[in-house]
Amino acid sequence: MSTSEKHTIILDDFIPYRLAILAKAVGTSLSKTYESQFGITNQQWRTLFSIARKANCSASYVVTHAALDKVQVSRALTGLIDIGLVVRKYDSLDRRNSVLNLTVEGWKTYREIALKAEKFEKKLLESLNQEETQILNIIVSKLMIRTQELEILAKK
Amino acid sequence: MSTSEKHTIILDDFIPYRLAILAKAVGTSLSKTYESQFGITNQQWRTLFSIARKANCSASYVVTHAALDKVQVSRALTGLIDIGLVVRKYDSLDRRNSVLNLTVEGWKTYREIALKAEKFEKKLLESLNQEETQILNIIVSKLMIRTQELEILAKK
DNA sequence: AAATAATAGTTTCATTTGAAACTATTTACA
DNA sequence: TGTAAATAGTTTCAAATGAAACTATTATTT
Repeated sequence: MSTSEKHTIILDDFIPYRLAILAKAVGTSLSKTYESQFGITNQQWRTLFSIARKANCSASYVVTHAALDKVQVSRALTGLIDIGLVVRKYDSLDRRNSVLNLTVEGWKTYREIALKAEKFEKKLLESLNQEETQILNIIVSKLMIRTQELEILAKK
Repeated sequence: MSTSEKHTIILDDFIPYRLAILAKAVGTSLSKTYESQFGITNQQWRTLFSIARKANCSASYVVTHAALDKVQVSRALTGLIDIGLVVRKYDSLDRRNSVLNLTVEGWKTYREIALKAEKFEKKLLESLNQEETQILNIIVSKLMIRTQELEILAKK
């Protein structure tokens, strides 16, 4: 057995690697459709979409809904408020909780980005047939759950 | 139509977002199986696997094969050479090209990590049936190609 | 042969990131 | 009621990142 045959893993066939490469490529491609035009980062984009989904939400809601940590959300909000897309108030009953909403300009930007994002997703999925798209969603869900299970097992 | 119904995209259903979340979760989970034990980063891990795949390769080979940029590979190599897992020589015919190989210790570490990585992948894919695993690979390939196509289209 | 361009890889520097420490407020309980 | 613990969010600081500038070597052109 020669040295070059010792390997057991071929990177190109290794699912975690394939997923990382794909997600990065897709994400980079998508971000090009809004970053330059709107001057918005991926984190701001996710934050914007979370607030659009649930008016009067708090930063904590964004944290769980947009899969960002609280530092990322804090910074994303600072930026979005600076450029006038989001307004922040504070809950009068519990002043620790912020109350977030999109401004008129925020809704406008949101709709424009949402439109671009939808188009992008549509174009991306044109490469798959209906069955494949369906199975993709099932697989992603299953793998998400499985990853969480493995995390829990590893901790024990 | 109320304000909260204006959205067209639900983040949790948006494929690029789902892929990003999944890839990050899987990657984080996997990295826990080797980072602490071997003190190796994701980039070093990929570099190690690339060299294992092709003895006497150059840094450029690693760049294309491991989907890293040249700065990342340069730094990964510095680290791997420091801890004695890789040896670097230079091609006598073209002294710009490095000639990379794993040391005995490098092969040992590689095999240990490869074993863990394989086990991890196996456990992850236990959540899918054979058909789903097969389709997943097809889908990932198709989406990779499609993303590249969209990139090219966008540039025009 | 000298000048120019190209290639391989490294270093620098400014930005991004995230863990940990921090502030502010509210809740629990002694 | 006052003290400790918990929660929401921000700031700090050290490490990771990546674009651009750089070094070293080889190839190409004039």
